[in-house]
Amino acid sequence: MFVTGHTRLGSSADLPQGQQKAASIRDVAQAAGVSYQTVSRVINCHPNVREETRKRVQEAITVLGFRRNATAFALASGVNRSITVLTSNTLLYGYAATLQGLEEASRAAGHTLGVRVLTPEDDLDRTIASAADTGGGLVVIGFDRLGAAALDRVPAHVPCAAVVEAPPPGSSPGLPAVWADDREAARSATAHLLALGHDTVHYVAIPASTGSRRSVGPRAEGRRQALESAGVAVPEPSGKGWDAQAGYEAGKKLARDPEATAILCGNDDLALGVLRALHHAGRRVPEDVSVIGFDDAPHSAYVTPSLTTVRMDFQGLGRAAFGLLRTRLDTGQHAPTAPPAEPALVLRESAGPRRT
Amino acid sequence: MFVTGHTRLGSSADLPQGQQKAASIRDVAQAAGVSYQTVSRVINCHPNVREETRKRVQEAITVLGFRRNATAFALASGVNRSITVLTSNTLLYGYAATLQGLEEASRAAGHTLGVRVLTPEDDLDRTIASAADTGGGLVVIGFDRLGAAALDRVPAHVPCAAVVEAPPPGSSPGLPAVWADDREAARSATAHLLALGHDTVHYVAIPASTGSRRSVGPRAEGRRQALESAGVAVPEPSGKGWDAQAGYEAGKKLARDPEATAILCGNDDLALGVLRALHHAGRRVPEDVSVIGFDDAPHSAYVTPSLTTVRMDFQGLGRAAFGLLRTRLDTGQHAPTAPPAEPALVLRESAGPRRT
DNA sequence: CTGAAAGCGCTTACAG
DNA sequence: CTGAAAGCGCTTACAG
Repeated sequence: MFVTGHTRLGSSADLPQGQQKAASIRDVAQAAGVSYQTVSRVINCHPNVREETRKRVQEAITVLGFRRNATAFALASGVNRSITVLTSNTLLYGYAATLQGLEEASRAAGHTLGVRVLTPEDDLDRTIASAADTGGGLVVIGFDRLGAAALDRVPAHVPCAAVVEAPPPGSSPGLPAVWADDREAARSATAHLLALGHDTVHYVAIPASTGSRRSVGPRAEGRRQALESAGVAVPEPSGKGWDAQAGYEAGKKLARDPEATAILCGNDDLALGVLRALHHAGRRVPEDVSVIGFDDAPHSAYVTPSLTTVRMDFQGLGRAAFGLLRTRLDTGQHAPTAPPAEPALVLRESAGPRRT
Repeated sequence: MFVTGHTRLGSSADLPQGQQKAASIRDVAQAAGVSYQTVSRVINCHPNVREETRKRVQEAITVLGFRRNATAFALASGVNRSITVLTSNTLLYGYAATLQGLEEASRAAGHTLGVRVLTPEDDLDRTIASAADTGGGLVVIGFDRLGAAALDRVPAHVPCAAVVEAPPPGSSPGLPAVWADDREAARSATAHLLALGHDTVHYVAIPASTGSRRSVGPRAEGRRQALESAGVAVPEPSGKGWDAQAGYEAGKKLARDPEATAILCGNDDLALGVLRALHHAGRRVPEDVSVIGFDDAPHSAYVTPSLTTVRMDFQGLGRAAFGLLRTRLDTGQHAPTAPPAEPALVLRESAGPRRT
């Protein structure tokens, strides 16, 4: 029988449990025999403080275990170094890696990072407002419909940056945003498959991030363009989801089509599902069918056959988005954020020359 | 050529760019012709307000687009509904899923969730202090050495809950913590392999979370116990890392040992690496070697062979940890958190009867 | 039901 | 170099 437990861990620091109120700058001032303004000066490293009084105050601070109240500081100074990211997902590789880049960058800059997951049940305006109320600024991950919808509703006056799937249609000014060139990447992956001798390339799509129009997303678009400029047929995309299960469903159908010898997938999870469906159908990869994924998730190099895919620099995207938000927040200049790495096709085992 | 870009997205809300200060409670009061205390009453849904004045205030609020300043509220009321989680990782499945459970629970409870990644370079005391300064409370993920070390340094007076790999040695009171019974799960997985006819079970370990002592972690411990009570040999564990690469390295050595017909892995990523190494060595799974993973990451069901593994309820662990912190924060009672699901062996293709 | 006062813990000018 | 004042935007008693 399995057991799941919980208890209280032993704590090495057996401080007074007295729950006494934390020391304030007035307490420190009294202990040091100065005014509390002077205490404020030393904790803010103000230059005009006599060395001896500084020492005295410093000592009182350590004795009392004083810690400046962050909330009071924020209110009085107007400085709020906290940002919150709005995202519909935290587990899928692209999102998680972007989040990681965001966290890394904000930590390096001394900002605090909050995460708020968006759900279909959310009143987006309300959610955005309450996130904005928190202070510092927002960054929204607009990879999907929900994220993109949130993006559209961010009021112009709240500091916000976005990481999106594709550049906005017009060149309208507005929210600062970052993206990778998914379209070109898909074009390149498709061209690779074509060069391998395949008649055309099927596509198992990730859900579109834009509800409106015929827009199917840059990855689908890139494949289409590559096929069209090669003058070959453009099979209808399939796929209805983000995960391996969705890939499996799409793959089952594709596996029945003997003409389908090359399949590009909207992400690596889908590709895994496709691989699995192909396996179940008795079709070998890459001998019978070639498969290319997208994103280069950590495990993609270790599955068998290892997955040929497009490496995406999500972390870099996250870092860049933070950089954008940061310059929007304070007009001061910082070292410019390094640009994300460009998407790159990673050749592995799952794609090869057409043999049938 | 790939291009990565960034620009400003068009924003539907073309509000006045005037960057004018947000309306305060006094602005609202003036607009409504009441005192600001009254405004405070209506935004706090205080019952004693005449319906008509309430309406008047409400209208002024919407007209001015008033939003209560969260920082000021926190300072004045002493209420701080924000928690921050300390973790050394956000990308590995176990961590990411725990994080997800934490986010979900805190969102449901109306708390804000911050994430601070721990690095080896951190001055843990400093990091903890600054996280604690943020307000609400801490939850630390103690799956690894860094997290466990942080846990040890959390001062007794800061509200904190932990999710850990194993119950603390003594029954010392201290930090509230949650864990799953990894040891029993490993025992069960090992027994399964033994029942399949394997002479013994090798183990590719995840890094230990405790630096001290011979303690190798509950998963390693569970396997050892199962082997010992079966009276079979206990091969030395291998593995030096968390990812597929580490699994691959360990797997390469194990693949050379013809006696190694059953391998338990500390997590699914390691198992993937082992599978890959076995494949490269020409050893079939499960015909020649059986492999069992741990955690049941999302893709484990879709690789080939699909991975027999132990499903862990990390999300439930995260939710439970939040519940613990919450009751520590306010003594008030809430609906008790549902206990996490118990670890469960998931039978798939990678483990089978010994055949050689 | 509503207003005037005091205070949350700090910072920012302003005086000495 | 250091202290007294005013204020950040709100809430919590206290009066009416």
